Amino acid sequence: MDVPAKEIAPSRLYGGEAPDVRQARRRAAFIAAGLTLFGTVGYRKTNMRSLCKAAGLTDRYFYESFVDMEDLLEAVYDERIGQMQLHVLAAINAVDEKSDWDAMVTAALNALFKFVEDPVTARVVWLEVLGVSPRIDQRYAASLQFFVTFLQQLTQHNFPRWIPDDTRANLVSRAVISAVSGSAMNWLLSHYREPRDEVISALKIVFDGLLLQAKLSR
Amino acid sequence: MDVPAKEIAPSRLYGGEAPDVRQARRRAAFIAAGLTLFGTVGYRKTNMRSLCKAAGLTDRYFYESFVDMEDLLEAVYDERIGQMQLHVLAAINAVDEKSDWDAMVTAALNALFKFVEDPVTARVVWLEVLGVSPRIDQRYAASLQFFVTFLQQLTQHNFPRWIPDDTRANLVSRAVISAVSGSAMNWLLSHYREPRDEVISALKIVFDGLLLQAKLSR
DNA sequence: GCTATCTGATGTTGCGTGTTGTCAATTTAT
DNA sequence: ATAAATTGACAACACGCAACATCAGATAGC
Repeated sequence: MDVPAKEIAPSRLYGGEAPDVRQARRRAAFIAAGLTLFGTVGYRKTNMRSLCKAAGLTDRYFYESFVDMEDLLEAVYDERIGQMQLHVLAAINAVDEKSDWDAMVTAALNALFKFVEDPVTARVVWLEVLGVSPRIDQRYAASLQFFVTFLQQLTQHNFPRWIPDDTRANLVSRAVISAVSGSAMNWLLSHYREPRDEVISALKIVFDGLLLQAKLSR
Repeated sequence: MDVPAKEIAPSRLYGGEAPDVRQARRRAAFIAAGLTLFGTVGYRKTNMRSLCKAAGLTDRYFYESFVDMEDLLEAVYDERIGQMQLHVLAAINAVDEKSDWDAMVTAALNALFKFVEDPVTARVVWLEVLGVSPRIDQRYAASLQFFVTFLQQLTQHNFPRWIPDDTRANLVSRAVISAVSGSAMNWLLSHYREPRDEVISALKIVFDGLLLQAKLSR
């Protein structure tokens, strides 16, 4: 007895790495393996054995970082959506003329569809996460809402007299983002049949229609 | 030996019903039970036992009409999408003035969103079918494509000089249908937070933007 | 070198599920 | 009434899988 609670002392180098570095590396390995498997064979057909084999680790280290498969799916989704948001925002910020609406839309759509062009990422983001669980569904909705509010604030800032009502402006933004997201999904499902620029051009026609109305309002 | 192949002779009344009527009734029972379960507990959490219990039949009759659960999901999806298409087309045809674009759009959106208002149907159509299998994914794409080509032909007929290129017209229609579908999905995921008319009004703004450009083209 | 820690591999258990089979009860037709 | 067909309830099997346990080898610190 009188064991001094040794569970709190996991600190030692191994392979030249500190414990937290090793854990982070293993976690990243599972996220990478999860992305690959979820995006190829699919989430619901991925089991523990093949996942651990793909990650090059055993299940013990899986439970070290995740509670179950759904938890990993959430992490994979967060990572991909986070990267997507980063790239799109960076592309928008790279536009010099902040008032050049058309240039901003083009930059954002180009950045987004470059992501869609990766079938593994696109499959996870647009096909695999839906209907898994209410929690994941809400996360999907939240990640869409990020782009929705961004677009809403952008339009309300540039065209303050057009659709002053917040609820309606939010719904219109939702419709537009849905057009973008749905076009991306359809593009994926059609195995990228049309060239990317064609899909983007079609979307810009939708944007142009709204821009036309917005300009008429001031 | 010399058994005269009795497998081809299933004909007798039972409960006052002919064999094919009974089979059709059982098949319909499974489709109804599948819709209920897929739309509440979810497709992947529905198992054989609970399904048969909900249908009030035994598993033998399940395999009589379907090869597996995915086959049933496909049947349920087809039934719901078929009804949806029927109601939307009927609403459009009920519009007197065939040239009244706004009235047709309003009628179609009203008919569609009345379907979305049923959370069981909406969950199956928008959340449960995606990512189940490549075949189901393609069916999802096909059912969207139905509305896409319909809208495309409608616009190309009313505004023949606007977007004469077929591919581009198809992509623009895809974007618009995606806006509608995505708005419906978001409405479902938000638990119908906004009133239905608000969602429809927002979508009509998107339609108005395209109508504006179309009118300018002639 | 010796010990504690870390890692990788493999085994084991238990549960849920799809699927098939069996058997008695019910109903129809002759 | 008797036989054949239909139906329903339930048992039994086989399979895959997640989750946990065990054990030997490798590595770092003293």
